[in-house]
Amino acid sequence: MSEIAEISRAKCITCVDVARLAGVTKASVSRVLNNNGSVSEATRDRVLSAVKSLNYRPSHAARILSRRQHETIGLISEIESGALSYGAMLVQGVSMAVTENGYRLALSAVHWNSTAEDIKNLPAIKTVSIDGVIVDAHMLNGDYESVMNELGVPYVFINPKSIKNYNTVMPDDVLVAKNATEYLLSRGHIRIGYIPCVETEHCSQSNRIFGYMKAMANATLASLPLFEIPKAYKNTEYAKMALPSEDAVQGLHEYIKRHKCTGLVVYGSNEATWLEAALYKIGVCIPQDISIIACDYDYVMGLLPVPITSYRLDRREMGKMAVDMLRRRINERANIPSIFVTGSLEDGKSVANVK
Amino acid sequence: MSEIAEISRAKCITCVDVARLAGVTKASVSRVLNNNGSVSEATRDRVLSAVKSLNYRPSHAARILSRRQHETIGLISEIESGALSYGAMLVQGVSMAVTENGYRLALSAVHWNSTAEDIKNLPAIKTVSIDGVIVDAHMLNGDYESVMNELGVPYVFINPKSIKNYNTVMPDDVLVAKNATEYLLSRGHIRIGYIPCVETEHCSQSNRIFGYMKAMANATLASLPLFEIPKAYKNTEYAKMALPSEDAVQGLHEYIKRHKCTGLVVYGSNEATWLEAALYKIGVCIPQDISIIACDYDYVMGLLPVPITSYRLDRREMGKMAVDMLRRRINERANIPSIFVTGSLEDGKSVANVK
DNA sequence: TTGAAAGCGCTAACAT
DNA sequence: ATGTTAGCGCTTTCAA
Repeated sequence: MSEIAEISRAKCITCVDVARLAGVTKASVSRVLNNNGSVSEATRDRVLSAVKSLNYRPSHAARILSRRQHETIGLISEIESGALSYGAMLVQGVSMAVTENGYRLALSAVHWNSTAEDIKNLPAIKTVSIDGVIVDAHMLNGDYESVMNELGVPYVFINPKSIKNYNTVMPDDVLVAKNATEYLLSRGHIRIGYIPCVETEHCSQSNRIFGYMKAMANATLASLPLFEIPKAYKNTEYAKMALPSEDAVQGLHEYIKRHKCTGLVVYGSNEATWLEAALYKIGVCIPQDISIIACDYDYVMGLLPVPITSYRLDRREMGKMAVDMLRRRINERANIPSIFVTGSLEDGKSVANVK
Repeated sequence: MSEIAEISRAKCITCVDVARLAGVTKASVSRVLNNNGSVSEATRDRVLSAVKSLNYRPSHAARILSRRQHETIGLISEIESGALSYGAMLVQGVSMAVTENGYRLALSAVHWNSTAEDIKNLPAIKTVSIDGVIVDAHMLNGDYESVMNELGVPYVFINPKSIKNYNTVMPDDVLVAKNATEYLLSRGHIRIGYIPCVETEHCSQSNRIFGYMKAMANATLASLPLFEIPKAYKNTEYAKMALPSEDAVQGLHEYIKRHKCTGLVVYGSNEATWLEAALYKIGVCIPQDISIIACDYDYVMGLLPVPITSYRLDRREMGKMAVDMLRRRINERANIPSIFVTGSLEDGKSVANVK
């Protein structure tokens, strides 16, 4: 266990060394360094210069033991999501917000198929070492919420599998899909189809479908049947989806012709990317022949030969919101009502007015 | 400062509680929990069941204070890189390796334009709180290496701006570019151009160019002049590059015609993506009219209408290597020779035999 | 095999 | 304004 070891052992400079050099006691050193209690200008200067000349860095361990708080926030995130842009941005948002606040971020990686038990065994959770934790888990199994309640660790969720009314930051998927659909409607489209996520049990799936149907119903139009992209990949291998098979492409072609689609609302960036490649294969041009809008943004969509228009959920911002929520939750020892984030339109070249 | 506070204050269960319940002293509890010293079966069982029934979790702070090691590794990574797939994968590799070893990962985010001084002020560095640090910084300014030497914090670099012979994990860019070029040569190409990174002072730039030239020279062929994609974006906004301007596209067209290129070696995924969009605009087909190979992999390239063939550097693996190297460095208190990582061919649909 | 006790480096209450 | 001192919860000698 103790393989990663103690390099700066022994020779460590402590507040006593600083105190001695400054001709004061360690209590004064502490007062100066933490700006609490009163100290004269003179001692403050002497302490500060002693700190500088000794190159003194306080021991975090001693400080948090004494203060009984860790100044550290945990982040549990899924490996598989982190490989995608949105997951990476979330980690960034959290890490930036935490760093700005002068806290530490303890990052723990889990897999999609992890359970509540696995969470319990994470180094950050197994011992008392964080003040609170943000759980960015979409697929995680089991009742990890009650695990954390049991342990008494304040938590906040980001975009969990099912909607929660408290302690959660999540996208307003219904609204986003509704807005996306209405954007196509506003450009004169009437025959609008929807392409769901290839494989997910996440509530975003049903909520976005619902948002699409709602917008269509509000416009007194019939929703079209969903077009489902055939499964051709395992969870971790998104890239596989990008190679549309002959069958799948033909299926898409028939769908478009049968329903006379002029527009498609798609779940997210993977589906949009698949779609662009598939349409390219069958010679259907975006946006001349058909318009596309996605309900989720990923920078990948801006890199395609025809950049895809989408609703953008600012994942970094969501990460920051989660940190703020967690801080409130820790301080107020209370449940915080969930935040539902709405997106903003990210312009691409994939939507045209209907002729 | 103490805004993130002490929720599980006071009521915290300590090893003394466990000891009392088990009818032993805290010393025995410690021995059981850390598997050191000898304890009888009987006490071990009593302690373990006391731990379970009290739901005891040891205090990390107290443990590390007493052990004088932190069981924590720091990772300093750049915000801007983390937004891209390769940066995110690196963080993942590190975080997985650390978690597997039972350690904690303290993640600190910095910006591309940060300086060595900024590093000093990171919470994880400012206090004594980590056993070592991995620096995944490509653009960071200033001599942060000597800063860390000064502080006595063991460090390992991942892919820094310039080649270092010690304590570094980095790609063998010369070899990768050479291999990529030779792959085109092996498919019968002779008129092969090279497209460098739009804007970087990183050594990968010159090394890859050198690798390309080396392969051409070995084949007794002349290198073509480089084709530089016009700058059209700021550092953080890669997406901007994906919209090839009229001028840039024409420039590319002329380059291809003038040099009768049948193949192009490109720096990385951003350039490759730009290229695919640009060629799409001028009606040049990949790979029928021209073959493309990139010197770096990103899952984005697999999502394009024509997936790009590339050399893949396994960033997760590199992250793991960095963790291993850091552990050795900490334990042996020594400099470790750098590791140069070679890539492997990632098949796409962007290379064809020359006619 | 176990217990007693001395720290680890800092904070914070209390005394001066 | 500053010093004194009692912890914080654990590990680790040293005795028994």
